[in-house]
Amino acid sequence: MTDAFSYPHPALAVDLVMLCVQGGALHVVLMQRADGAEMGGDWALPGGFVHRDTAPEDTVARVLAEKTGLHGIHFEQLATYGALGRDPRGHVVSIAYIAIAEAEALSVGVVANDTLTLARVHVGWSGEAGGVATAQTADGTLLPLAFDHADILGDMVKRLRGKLDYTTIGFEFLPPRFTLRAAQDVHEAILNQSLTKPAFRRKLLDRHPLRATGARETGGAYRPAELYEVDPEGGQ
Amino acid sequence: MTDAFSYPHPALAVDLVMLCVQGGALHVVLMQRADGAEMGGDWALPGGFVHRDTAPEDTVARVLAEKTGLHGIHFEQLATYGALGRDPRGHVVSIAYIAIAEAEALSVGVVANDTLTLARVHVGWSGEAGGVATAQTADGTLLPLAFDHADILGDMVKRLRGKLDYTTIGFEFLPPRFTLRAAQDVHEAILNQSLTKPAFRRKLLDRHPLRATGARETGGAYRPAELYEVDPEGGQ
DNA sequence: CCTTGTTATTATCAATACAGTTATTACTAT
DNA sequence: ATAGTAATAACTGTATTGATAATAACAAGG
Repeated sequence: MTDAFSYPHPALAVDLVMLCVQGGALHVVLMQRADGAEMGGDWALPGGFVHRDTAPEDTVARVLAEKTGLHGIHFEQLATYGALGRDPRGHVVSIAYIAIAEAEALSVGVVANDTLTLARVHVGWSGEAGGVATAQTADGTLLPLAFDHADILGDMVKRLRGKLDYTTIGFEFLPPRFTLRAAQDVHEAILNQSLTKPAFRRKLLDRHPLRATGARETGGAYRPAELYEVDPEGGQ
Repeated sequence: MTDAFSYPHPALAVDLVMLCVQGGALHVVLMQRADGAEMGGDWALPGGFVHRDTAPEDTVARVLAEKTGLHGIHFEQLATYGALGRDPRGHVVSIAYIAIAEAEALSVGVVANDTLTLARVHVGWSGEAGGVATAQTADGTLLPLAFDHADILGDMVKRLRGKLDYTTIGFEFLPPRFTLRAAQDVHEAILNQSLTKPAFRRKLLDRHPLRATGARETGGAYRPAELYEVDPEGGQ
C-alpha cells in the first residue's frame, strides 16, 4: 500500500447542528456568512476544519467553545457528507454532529455572538420517512441555507425522531431535573404532533430509566409537578 | 476563514463492511494483512483511501470492484471513525459503509481474491444495546481484527437490527424474488433469535411493500413456497 | 392411483400491550 | 373555604402479538 499522506486528499471539516426546544418548536443555531452568495445561501451550520492529529470530536468541542462559549454539551455523530459539488471552494468532506442543550444555556451563547441566530426548524413531512427541512425566523421568514445544510437538517430530524423512543437523547434538551410535562413538550416539538398526556407518561416511565426525586416544581401558579431525573444505573 | 487546504489535514479513507447471510448466520468479508502485527490483528475490513475530487461513494464503488469484482451492490453509510490512535501509520479518518449482497454473489468475489475470506459474525449481546462483535471461521477459530474494526462490526449489527423492521434493508440480502421463509432466515440471522412463522409473515407483509408474484419456488422436495418481490411503488 | 411425509399458508384464539377517556387528587390564588 | 388548574390514577376498549391448530400443495413410494 502506498503511503497515506503522499497524495492530495480532501479537506475534512465538522458541521454542528446545535439544537434546543423553545416555545414548543425545535430550534437550530445558524451562522450568517458574508460569502453567502457563492455558497447557495446566507445561513449555514457552524463548523470548522479538522486539523491533522486532532480528533474530530475534539474539533467539535473546539467549535462549540469558539462560537458559543459552551462546554460539556452532549453531542453525537449524525453522518458524513462528501458529495463533490457541496462546497464551491473545493473538495471538503464534512462530518455532521448533533449537539443538544437546554434553551436557556444555548440562548446565552447565541446572543454573545452576533453572527449567530436561533432559527425555528420547519419540517414538511411526518414520521420517519425523511426529506429536507427548512429554517425560519420567529416571524416566519425563510432563512436560505448554504451548501447541503438543508439535507443535513432533514437527516437530523429523521435521526432524532428515530432515537427518541429507544434512547435517552430527548432528555438532553432538559435540565438535570425536569417535569414530565417538559419532557412531553420536547417530544411534541420533535415529532411535530400532540400526544395524550397519560399515554405519554406511561411510555416514558416504562421505556426510560427515570427516577422520581420527590422534589417539586416551584413558582407555578397551580399544582406543582414532580421533578424527575435520569437514573444512570436504571438502564440495566 | 483561512484556505481549507493550506494546512495538513488527516487522510481520509473508507472501510467496507460487506455482508451476506449464509447458513443462518451473518457473514462479513475480511482481508488478511501482511502487516497485521503492528495493526492489532491480522484481519481487517477492506478499504481504500479517498483521493481529492473523488466522492467517498465513488471510492466505495472502486474498492468494491477492485477487491471483489462486484458492481451495483447496495451500500449505505454507517459512521465515521477518527480517534487519534486508531491507525498506527498516522491520522486516518475512515468512513465506514455497510454493503449487502446475496451470499452466492459475494462468495464468487471472495473466492476470486485469495487475501479475502468470509467470516462468521459473532455477537455477544442481544437487542439494540450495542457492543463489540467478533469474527470467526467456520470451525469457530477467532479472527483477530485490526484497528477499531471490532467496534465497527458492533455498530454495524446495532444499526442493522434497528433498521430491519422499519426499512427494506433486509431484502438486500435476498435475490429479487424470494420466499417469505428466506426473508425470515435473514431476520433470524441478524437478530440472532428464532421467530414464529405466522407472526413474522403478518408483520413483514404489513410493514413492507411486498407483492406476491404468483410464481413459485422450484426444485424443492415438498410444497413450493410462493415468490415475493419488493414493490417499489408500494411504499406510498 | 392412492397414501404418506413434509412444508407452505391460512385460520383461530388467548395474552399482552397500547391508546383514549374519565375520574380523582393535590396544590395555588383569591 | 372555594374555585381553578394541572398532575396523577383508574378504567375501558382497541390493536398488536404469540402460540396453536387446521388446511392446502407438492414429491415420492408403494
